[in-house]
Amino acid sequence: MREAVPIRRIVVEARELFREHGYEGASMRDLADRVGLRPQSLYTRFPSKESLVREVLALTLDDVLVDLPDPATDWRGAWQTLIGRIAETFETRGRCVGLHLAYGVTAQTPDARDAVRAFFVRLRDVMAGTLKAGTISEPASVAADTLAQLEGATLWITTEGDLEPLRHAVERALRVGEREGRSM
Amino acid sequence: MREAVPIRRIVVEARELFREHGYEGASMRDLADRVGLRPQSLYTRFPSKESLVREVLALTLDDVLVDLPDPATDWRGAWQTLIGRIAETFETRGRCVGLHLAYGVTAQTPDARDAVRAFFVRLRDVMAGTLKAGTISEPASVAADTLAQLEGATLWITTEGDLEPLRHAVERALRVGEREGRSM
DNA sequence: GTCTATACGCAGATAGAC
DNA sequence: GTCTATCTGCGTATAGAC
Repeated sequence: MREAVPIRRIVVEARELFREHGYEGASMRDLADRVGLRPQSLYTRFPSKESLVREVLALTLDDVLVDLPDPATDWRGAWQTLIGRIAETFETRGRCVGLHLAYGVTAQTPDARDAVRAFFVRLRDVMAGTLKAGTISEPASVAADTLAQLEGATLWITTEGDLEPLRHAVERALRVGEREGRSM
Repeated sequence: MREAVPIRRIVVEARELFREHGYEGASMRDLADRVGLRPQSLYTRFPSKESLVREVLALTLDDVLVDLPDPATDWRGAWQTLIGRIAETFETRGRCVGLHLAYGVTAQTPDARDAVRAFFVRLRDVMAGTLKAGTISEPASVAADTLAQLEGATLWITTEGDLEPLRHAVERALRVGEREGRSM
């Protein structure tokens, strides 16, 4: 009898594979190798490769939102934490799982597509709620723009290893509401 | 005897496949179907799937740079043309081939990876040269940031069909140098 | 929950006829 | 330049023993 592999471990490794290789490029064989199982054994835990997308994004959302300062009492602390966590992952991993999956899922994987959509909408909404608590104008729009700028900066990390655009995006994000009348 | 398929036609279709499905998700069979050939026939024109990446990006760079106004005499016209062409493609197609390929190529496809790197560096350098002609400060940095912001905005087109973040990115880009002391 | 065994199709790529 | 035929390996996924 082998030791059962923790389900979280599988999801974490799946995330690394999706981030690096995308939806199509990630294989159940590679995932099995990483966690020390046979490919077939993964199917007792997850009905399909597609179903892993939802799990991976749920875990990721959790990582970003856990123990967030309460925006109602400390909106700027919450905002800085959000931006900081997102940027830190991008710096460390060089890219964003969510973006790779967003580009990788198609009409052939509708469940995965829904999961990706829900992930980004949720993240944007949390960001927007935080800005709203800080009485920033057009919070939803600013949240979407901010996320887009952070994501876009990963282009330069991936291709050139250049972290500067990401740092600039973070600086702009943290200056939000500096003088209402837009600095972005 | 069949009519020979123009090579440009193949590259254009390959670009659509790479844009939509990424490097791994695009198959030579699908490409063959699109241009009305047997998969094997593609190999008389291109030595491998990987080699298509360079062709696709060369064509794309050409599309962006053809007949560009001379930055030396009309830097703002050149800048507006560059931003306009990039944004128009993103609006029409919903996403960027270059970004999908940037995320999709790995150490297993070194030639493709080099091609992607060269593509973005070249594009950034042309943008930077344009800004330099307009005596914008830190042209290379602003060019990289601008490209990142346009690319990042495709996240919302892909996931939600929302064009607003792209339009905001374009507005910011066109305001470059408005009052030197940074508006971005 | 993991394993062995296996199904079946699609992937990229090559050989050689026309 | 395109075709038919074919190779070989990997992809997701299932059946059933332990």
